[in-house]
Amino acid sequence: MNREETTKNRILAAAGPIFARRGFQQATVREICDAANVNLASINYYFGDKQQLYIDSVILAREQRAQQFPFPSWSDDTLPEVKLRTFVGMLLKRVVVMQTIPWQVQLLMREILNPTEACRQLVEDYFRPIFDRLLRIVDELTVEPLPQLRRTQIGFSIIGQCLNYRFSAGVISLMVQEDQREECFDWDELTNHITEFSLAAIRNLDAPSALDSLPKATKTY
Amino acid sequence: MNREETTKNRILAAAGPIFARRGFQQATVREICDAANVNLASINYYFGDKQQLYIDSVILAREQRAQQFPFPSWSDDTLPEVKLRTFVGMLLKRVVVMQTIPWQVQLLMREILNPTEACRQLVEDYFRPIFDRLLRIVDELTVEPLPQLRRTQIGFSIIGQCLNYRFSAGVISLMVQEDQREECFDWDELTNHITEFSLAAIRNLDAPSALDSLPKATKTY
DNA sequence: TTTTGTGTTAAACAGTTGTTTCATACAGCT
DNA sequence: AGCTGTATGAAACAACTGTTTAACACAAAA
Repeated sequence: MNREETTKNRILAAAGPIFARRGFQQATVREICDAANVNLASINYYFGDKQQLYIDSVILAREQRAQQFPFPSWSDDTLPEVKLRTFVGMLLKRVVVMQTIPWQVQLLMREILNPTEACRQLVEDYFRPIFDRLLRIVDELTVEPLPQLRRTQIGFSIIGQCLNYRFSAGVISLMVQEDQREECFDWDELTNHITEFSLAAIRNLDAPSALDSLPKATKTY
Repeated sequence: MNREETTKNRILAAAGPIFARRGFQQATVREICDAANVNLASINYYFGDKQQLYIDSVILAREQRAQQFPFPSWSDDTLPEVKLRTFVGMLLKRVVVMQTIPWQVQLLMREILNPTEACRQLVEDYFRPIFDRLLRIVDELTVEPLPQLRRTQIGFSIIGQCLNYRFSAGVISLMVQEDQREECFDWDELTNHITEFSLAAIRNLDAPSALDSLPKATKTY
């Protein structure tokens, strides 16, 4: 038998996208078996039960994802502004760009929004390196070293702008008019805006604000 | 009969938290009826079907939530900077509450992440007025009228920074060190940072950027 | 009193779910 | 050939789902 086209592999290949799209409970074993063109009993025969198939699917997604989309290596004289744009563009490409979200990302996102025990390892192995990389770019963009908290906050501000287009994608689609929907999710437009917005913010965070001259009582609402 | 303790109200009171905790599909009518101490047929009697009960629950959640943190009415001479801070602070208060997330927020977040039939109405009645209000503040902060797209993008940048602390709350908690966790989710700190970050960005979006002097090829990565 | 309308109840219904059963096919072996 | 272990197939199973039914309770109206 073709070692790559075993029944077990066909099930795994079919299960990942379906779990990603529908979630664990909503995905049915019949749906998966239909998609994999295997008998209904095969899942229980090879994986014991549905939950073990789900666990194996998450593991597979993480493995496949780990060896994709390596960050580019920049030359020493690359401007931090360019690095930030590259980072934002990469993040948006991985996470947002609408039509084609890899099922691996979908499945991992599911685990993140409903964190389980597996999520801790996911953060350490996958998200922290990315976030640290962003913070180092932020460091390059600022003249003086930032306080730890502010540094982190800036990082989340940038990440938040990107992720929002995925988390709130449904609402955003309903919010913008039909003819603006396409350019609203356009990768180039998004990358450009979020980069410019964040650069402008970082460059001027230390500049005197109109709020600074106001009494404290007004500021704290 | 006690007008406040009708069967219909008992169902609504029980359904909200259960839908919020388990989602639409996972929540069962039997579970809700048990919690409300009503007969199994009552949901269909009063609401027609399960989905209508869900829609009514979302509407109730939205009403209760908006009532809890109403928008302030500003005097004519209020600085737009102050208005933005108030807006951000209110949004964070409505959405980012660490320890115990109210079931109303849970339910609304579910609708954002996984829009159902209830979402369209939610957007029109709830999100759009809030978003328009934010955009009008942005207008006050800019001297020249903004292009439609950029105006919308700025709005989503601000909203995104706020919502990220809810959507990625689990990941953020794992990401920051134990001793920084509290101040990371501190309402005052968050309001301050996001307001300052956004103000700095808006004020300088039109200023010349380091990226503008770069060749297009470099910019588009 | 009889009738009518409104709630409530227990039971049944029809459909879907994950899982199990048992017969069968088939390759590799003695 | 006969035997054995692996793999597949169709059907059945048991539990659970949302929904419907029909009987019943009881107050207000006729």
